[in-house]
Amino acid sequence: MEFKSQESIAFLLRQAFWGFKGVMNSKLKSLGHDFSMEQGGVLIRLGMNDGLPQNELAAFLGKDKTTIARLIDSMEKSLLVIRVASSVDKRIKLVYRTNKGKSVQKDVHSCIKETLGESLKGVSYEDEEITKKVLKRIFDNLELDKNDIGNLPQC
Amino acid sequence: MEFKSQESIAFLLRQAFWGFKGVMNSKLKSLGHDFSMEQGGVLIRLGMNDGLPQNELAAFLGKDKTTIARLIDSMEKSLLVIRVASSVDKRIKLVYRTNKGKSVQKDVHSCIKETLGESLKGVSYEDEEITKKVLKRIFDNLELDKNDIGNLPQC
DNA sequence: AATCTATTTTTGCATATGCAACTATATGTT
DNA sequence: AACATATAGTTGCATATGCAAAAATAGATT
Repeated sequence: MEFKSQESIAFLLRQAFWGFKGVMNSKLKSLGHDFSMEQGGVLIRLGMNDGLPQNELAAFLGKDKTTIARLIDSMEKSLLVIRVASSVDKRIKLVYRTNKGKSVQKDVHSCIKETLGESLKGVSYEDEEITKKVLKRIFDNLELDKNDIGNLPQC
Repeated sequence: MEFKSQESIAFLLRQAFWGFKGVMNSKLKSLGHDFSMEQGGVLIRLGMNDGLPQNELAAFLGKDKTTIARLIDSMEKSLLVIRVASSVDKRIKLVYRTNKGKSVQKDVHSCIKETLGESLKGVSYEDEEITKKVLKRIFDNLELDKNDIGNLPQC
């Protein structure tokens, strides 16, 4: 087999992702925060649109609804967000940032920007754009795949 | 703030990574395997060099030694690998694939190849190479960062 | 030999993740 | 109105992850 997994996009993707997550979490910790990049992602999303149902948070962040439910659980405990049942549809819980949530969201934002800057040192604008395009494409291709999961060709 | 996190490499990286992992795990499951992509990564690495210390597995896979220890625990339980204490240095546990491990490793390999093929549909060779270069660079930049974690500029 | 230091792995604790099954509410059909 | 179906969220269970601290062994210095 001439194919080397450790040189594949899959492997590099994993390395880059975990590297980014690790550095982000260290930075947040060194700023005195006890929450992770993932909770930061929720705050960032709510910063664009406060009061979203868990549903939409899950879709946007590409996570399972279960994952979001538990993420919101811990964020509620640490007073970063609150859940409010929708008056229109009682099934829906709308998630809002607290004042504390709004304030730490700014830290998250700066940390992402800073980590991004460091991680892209020496990468040209063109190469960055191509990489973004390819990553988006990978995600889209795989999403299509998931819905097709019944009739997979044998692998 | 003009910067949009959801269009950043960080966000796309996470989406692409989790997408890949999800599809891989589905495929492995549909082939009747009850282990995940991560355990597959260990098998692939051992396929290149059987009998590695956990130490080196952790370094290669970019994971914490704790993570590897527990990954090997479960893989040993499902009889994919065995641990053998080194005769030279009793601290070291060398990890070997069992025959079962060798056999399922081939499935993992094919699944990676297949998922890669699907995920890169419509991506040119040049763009793929650039993306690989950038991902490698991101990882290297972040690794440097980690060792510097003491004297971080405030973020 | 004794002690200090370094290295490899394990244990305790915490978070994040997702599938399957469940509850509660809403909607649509008869 | 009653029943079937769909949707939003939660709970049970399993895996993966990493930091901090401990245990076990090796090597080095005195």
